[in-house]
Amino acid sequence: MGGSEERLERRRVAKRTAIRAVAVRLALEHGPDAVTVEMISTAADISPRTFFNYFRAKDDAFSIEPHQWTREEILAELRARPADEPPAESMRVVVQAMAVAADFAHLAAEWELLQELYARHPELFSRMRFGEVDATIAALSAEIAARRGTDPARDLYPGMLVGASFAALQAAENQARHGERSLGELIDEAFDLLVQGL
Amino acid sequence: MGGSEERLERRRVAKRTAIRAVAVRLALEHGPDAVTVEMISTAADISPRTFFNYFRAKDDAFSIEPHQWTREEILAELRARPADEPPAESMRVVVQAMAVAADFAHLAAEWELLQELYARHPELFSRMRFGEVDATIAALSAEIAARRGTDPARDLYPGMLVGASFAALQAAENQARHGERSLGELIDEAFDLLVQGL
DNA sequence: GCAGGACTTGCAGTCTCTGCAAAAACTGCA
DNA sequence: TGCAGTTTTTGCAGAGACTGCAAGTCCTGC
Repeated sequence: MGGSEERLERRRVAKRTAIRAVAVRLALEHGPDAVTVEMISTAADISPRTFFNYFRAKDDAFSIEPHQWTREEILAELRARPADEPPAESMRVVVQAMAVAADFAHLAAEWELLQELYARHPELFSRMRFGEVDATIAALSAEIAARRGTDPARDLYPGMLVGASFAALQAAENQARHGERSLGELIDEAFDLLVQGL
Repeated sequence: MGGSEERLERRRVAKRTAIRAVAVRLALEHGPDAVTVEMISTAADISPRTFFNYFRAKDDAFSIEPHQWTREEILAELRARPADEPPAESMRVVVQAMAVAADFAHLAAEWELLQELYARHPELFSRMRFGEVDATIAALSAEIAARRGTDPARDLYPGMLVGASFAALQAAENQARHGERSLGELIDEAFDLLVQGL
C-alpha cells in the first residue's frame, strides 16, 4: 500500500520531467514566449488541460525548481539542531541539507539544455517563483531569533544570517554549475567566508 | 521645449501614481487576485486599455518598484570606489547609495497602504520583478572578481560578498519598515556583522 | 484657430489558467 | 478474468490578462 503510493509519485515525477523536457526543447527552438501551452501539450501527447495538472503555470515548465524541500522540512531541519549550537553552524548544516535535497542529479539529462535555455533567455530567472523562498527566510529568521531570545523585528542578526546563508547557497550553486568542485565543498567554503567575515 | 518634455514626464508619473493608489486601495479591500484590471480602470476613470499604457502588467500596479537605480548606475558606483579599498567596504558604500536612491520618501502618501498590502499579502513579493537584481548581482560580482584578479567562475568570494550585501539591504529594509532606526544605520550595522563574521 | 503630436480608447483576437463533470485508465482483489 | 474503487485525463465553457491596430480626442505651440 505504502509502496503503491510511492510508485504513483515516482510515475508522476517522471511524467513531469518528460513534459518539462519537451517544453525546454521547444523553448530553445522558438523562444519561451513563442511557445504556447498547446504546443507543449501536443508535443508531449497530452491535452492542454493535463499540462496544468502537472504545472501551475506555463513558466513552471521552464523552471529549475529548487524547491524539492518544503518550508516545513527545512524548518524542521533547523529545529533539529541543538539549541546551543552557534546559529551560523546550524545554518550551514541546514543549507547543506537543502543542497542534498535539491540534488540536481536526477535532472542530469535535462541539465545541459536548461542551462543553455537560461543562458539564452536570462529573463526566465525573473519569472521563477521565489515567493516561497522569502517566506522560508522569514520563518527561519524567526526561529533563530527565538533561539537568541530576541525580537526579530529589532534584531538584525537573524535576517542577516539567514539571508546570507541563502546567498551562500546561490553562490555555491553558480560555481557548481561552472566548476569542478562539489556543491557540498563549495557550501562549506562559502560558510567559512561568512563565519570569518567577508 | 526641454521643459515641456519634463512636464509631460511629470504628469505621466503623477498619473501612474494616481492609478497605483487606486489599485492598492482596491487590493486591500478585495485582495489582489479579486481585483481585475477593469475594476482598477473604472475606479481610476480610464479605459482598461489605458491601464496597460501605464503598467506592463496588472501586478506592476501593486509593485514597490525598488528599481530607482539602473544597473549601470549602481555598477558605476562600485567602479568609482578606489581599487585598493577592501571589497566589503566598497559594497557597503554601494548599498548605502542604493538605499538612498531607492528612497521611499516620494511614495510617502502611499507608503503606509503599500506596507499594509504587502503585510497582508506576502505572495506579492514573489510577483515582483527581481530579474534585474540577479543580473546586477552577476555584474557586480564580475567587477569585484576583476579587482581581485580572479576568475569569477572559480572564486567564491565575489558572488558571496555581493549576494550577502543584497541580503544585508533586504534585512535592513525589513527592520526599517517595522522599526525605529534609519535605513542607513541599519545597513551599517548589517555590514558590520558581515565584516566581523556571523 | 490651426497643424502636429501625444494620449486615450474601442475592438478584435490570442493566450493563460480554472472549475466542473464525464470518460478513460489503472489498481488491488476476489 | 472481471468487478469495484481510485486516479488520471480530457473537453468544455468561461474569466481575465494582455497586445496590435486604427480611429478618435486632447493639448501645445504658433
